[in-house]
Amino acid sequence: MLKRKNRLKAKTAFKATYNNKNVFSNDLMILYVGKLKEDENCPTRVGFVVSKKIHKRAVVRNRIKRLMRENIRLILKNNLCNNINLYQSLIFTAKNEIIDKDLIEIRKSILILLNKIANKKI
RNA sequence: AGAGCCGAGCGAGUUUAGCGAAAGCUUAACAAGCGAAGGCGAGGGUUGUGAGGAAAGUCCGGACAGUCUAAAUAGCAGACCGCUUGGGAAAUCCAAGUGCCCGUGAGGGUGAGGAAAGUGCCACAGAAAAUAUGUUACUGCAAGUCAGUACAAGUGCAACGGCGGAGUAAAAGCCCACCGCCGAUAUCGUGAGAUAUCGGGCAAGGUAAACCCCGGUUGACUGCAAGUUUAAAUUUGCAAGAAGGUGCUAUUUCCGUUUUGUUUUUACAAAAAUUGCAUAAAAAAACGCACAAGACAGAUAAUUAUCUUACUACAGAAUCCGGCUUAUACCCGACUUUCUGC
RNA sequence: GCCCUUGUGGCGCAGGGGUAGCGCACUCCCUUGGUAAGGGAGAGGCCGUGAGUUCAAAUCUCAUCAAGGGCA
Repeated sequence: MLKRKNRLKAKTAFKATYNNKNVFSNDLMILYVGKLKEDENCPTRVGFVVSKKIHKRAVVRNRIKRLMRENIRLILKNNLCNNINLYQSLIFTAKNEIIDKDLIEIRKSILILLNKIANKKI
């Protein structure tokens, strides 16, 4: 689980991130990106969405969320990707294909998405 | 070898870095600042603790909260229930039994009051589908729109008992045995009922998960997104604006029937606090909410090696309890029964 | 979380115990120089699934699955 300060919680923050219209996707998930940070010390907030349409059972949805969170936690801790620190907020929305994927596959997918942000900026 | 039934379990501890909430400790952190407030700012250790048998479905019953401005008694209406006894706050609940159905059996299932209170329905087929009937028939002679009969055939889910005998012109519970049915009595049982004996001569088609009747229980509705408190804000329009008030009726109580002026009172005149509905905009926090889970983008997860049946099913608490139903892998422990072999 | 509604031909809907229907769409034929419109004929359904009541169930009862809606 992420630390409290890294969680995206407020409803308005979610709306703001969606309205920024900076969207990337691949096979497993969709990534919504918020605005650039003005202050470096401000923590990046990350939200996760797993719709009920993806799977009926709460157990499966919870597991997907937990795997995604664990990945982000490891990335933040080990500084695997610098892009993640540039933005105020990120939202990961799961797709159908993410069911039954393990930790490492999801990590790869997340890193690919984060690199896409970098490419676009240049 | 197969089957039935009952009960228990849903891993253990280890490495690394983590999460929720609680109580201590610590830190400049009870800071400045922001905010109506909660709080954000705002961290670091320690201690013990952190999903299920169904947490699910939301099918019942409660607790709790609000609305119907209160409450009791009787009746009506409505809703629910429907074999017996016991348990239980109650329940479409549980246990033990009775009858019926299924199974070789252990055992399982069961919405199981009333069809002689009334009404409705019973397609097609069939003569006839309900106060039974006479289509094809059978027998007799006086040969007829005659008399006797309802055995046999046929239709159908269902046709005023079944099967066998005796009997007759041909026949029929007309008579007889057995079975079924109905009634009475006796015995056993708290009871649902069971058994036996006697009698009747056979009446009473099915359907009440059709209306209904009978008996019993019961204020109704809405549901924690109920609701309470605090703070800020509060558009426009309509109606009511003072008399009645439980779903209805009756009776008894209870609550209420404003303020000001004139006035002994009655009465008259004036005022609008307030309430309801619709619409627009905006929605913050706490309580409800948890004495060993407990939030509000919502905690149980990842990883290393090992033991074990166990990296394997169904599956994730959201106000809380009692049940039911449905989904389920694997393992352990009882008991019972059937078949085969010795 | 709590409370509701609906499942019938490809699509939209009727039917509320007795042979499953309507409109549009589809196929074939007629009409036309050709197309549309029009006319005629036809195909397509175990009524979401599983039990029960009944002689008989799309219909009544129970369970279950799916889709949709509402509630501060």
